[in-house]
Amino acid sequence: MAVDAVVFGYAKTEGVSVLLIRRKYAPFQEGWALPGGFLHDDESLEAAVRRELEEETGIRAPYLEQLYTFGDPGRDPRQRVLSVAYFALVKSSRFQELKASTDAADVQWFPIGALPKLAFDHKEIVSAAIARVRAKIRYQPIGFELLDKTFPFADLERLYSALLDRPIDRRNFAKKMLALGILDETQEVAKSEGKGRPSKLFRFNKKRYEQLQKEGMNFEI
Amino acid sequence: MAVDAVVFGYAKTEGVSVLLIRRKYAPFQEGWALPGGFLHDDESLEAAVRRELEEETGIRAPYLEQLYTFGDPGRDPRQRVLSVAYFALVKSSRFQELKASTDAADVQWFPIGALPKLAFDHKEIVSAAIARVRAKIRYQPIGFELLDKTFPFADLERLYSALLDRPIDRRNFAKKMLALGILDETQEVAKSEGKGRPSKLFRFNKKRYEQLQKEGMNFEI
DNA sequence: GCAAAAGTGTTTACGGTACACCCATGC
DNA sequence: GCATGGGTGTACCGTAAACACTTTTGC
Repeated sequence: MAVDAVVFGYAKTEGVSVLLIRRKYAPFQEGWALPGGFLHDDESLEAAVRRELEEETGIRAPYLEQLYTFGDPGRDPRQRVLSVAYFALVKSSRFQELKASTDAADVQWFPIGALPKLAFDHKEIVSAAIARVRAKIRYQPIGFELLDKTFPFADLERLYSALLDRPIDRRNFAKKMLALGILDETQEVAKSEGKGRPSKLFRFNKKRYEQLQKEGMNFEI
Repeated sequence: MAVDAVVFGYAKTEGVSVLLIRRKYAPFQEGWALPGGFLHDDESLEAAVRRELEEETGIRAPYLEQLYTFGDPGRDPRQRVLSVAYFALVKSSRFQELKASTDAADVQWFPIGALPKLAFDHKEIVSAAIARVRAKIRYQPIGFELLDKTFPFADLERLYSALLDRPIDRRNFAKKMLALGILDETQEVAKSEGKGRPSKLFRFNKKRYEQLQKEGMNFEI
């Protein structure tokens, strides 16, 4: 019984990326694969995912959600293995903190538009994860898990545009998002990185979201 | 490695019900539980669910969808068991075809508002399944899987009302549903069962739905 | 003819969408 | 002062929601 994780990260330049490891051992030695591994006794599924992620990639997964269980006979050439797949969302600020170890020879982010060939049925798992995140970001505020704690509004818009793979009207998007009342404007302003007007920084107010959620508000982009 | 199934059925009088078996053996002997059992070698997860369902309850599951995998250590008192839970939707006409066998001492439908105490963590599984179906019926035409092939419009409305647990405006519902263009009106008319005007019978046009789906229409109630 | 359930349109309000110009900064 | 990216408001249209009376049957 194994767990695998599709870890998503976001950076302004590269867009949405997935974390892959290069396998040290057979089968698929030297091939790219999802981080993951076998479940220990007396360990919950989620704990196993967090452990494997930290062991293989050095990443501490913040947001973690079960995706689907893949169990076709033959999906692992060695023996029958069920894999419970999870997806994780990592904040931009942690995007770079990677270190390969245990059964990973290398760790690397790959933009979702340029994935390499993957071991096992991991291509299918990644596709399912992308579909899930794409659908979910429209009715749950999970996008914030991919940004820093405070972020310029334009980053949020770029993230949605990248994930939904279509242009977004800046004014309508801001209107809608601000009307939800779950963004706090901070006093800070982004230090300008080159050209253009510096942007105000916002923060996602999770408490307020949960409060409004209870009152029947629904997030919908 | 086990599979469990939350089978939903619908009848005008009892509303939405779940199929439970009475366990023949320990643990939880004589307790009510979800139909399910251990995975055979070289059998897909879905095949295992269908096999167990037929063995224990005599029901051939038509619509089947993976729900969630439950794997907390301690959820089965005997040993560590992962359970991949599925939910199934059974047409009204098959509602009555039940026969207990193998490790089931009895099989019975229970309305979702009046469930007995359940073995293992099956209460949690049922809750997750109800939540999923409730959410899903609003944006996918899965309601038809719970009705007969042809059905009076009012039945569809009652089903939605029962699942969403709120009254539905008949005129708006009909307008919206018919506007989708996925219902065919048959020539038949329901034989009146007692009082009231007999109703026209409709049929869900799955082909047309898939066609429209491809063209970007979206089902939304 | 009356009780019970099916069938059917119109009006109003709100939210989605389209759309363009000004502002602050770096160079 | 110009290039670059950030920030902001209005008008229209379409769909969601509210709302009640007529029709067909059994008894």
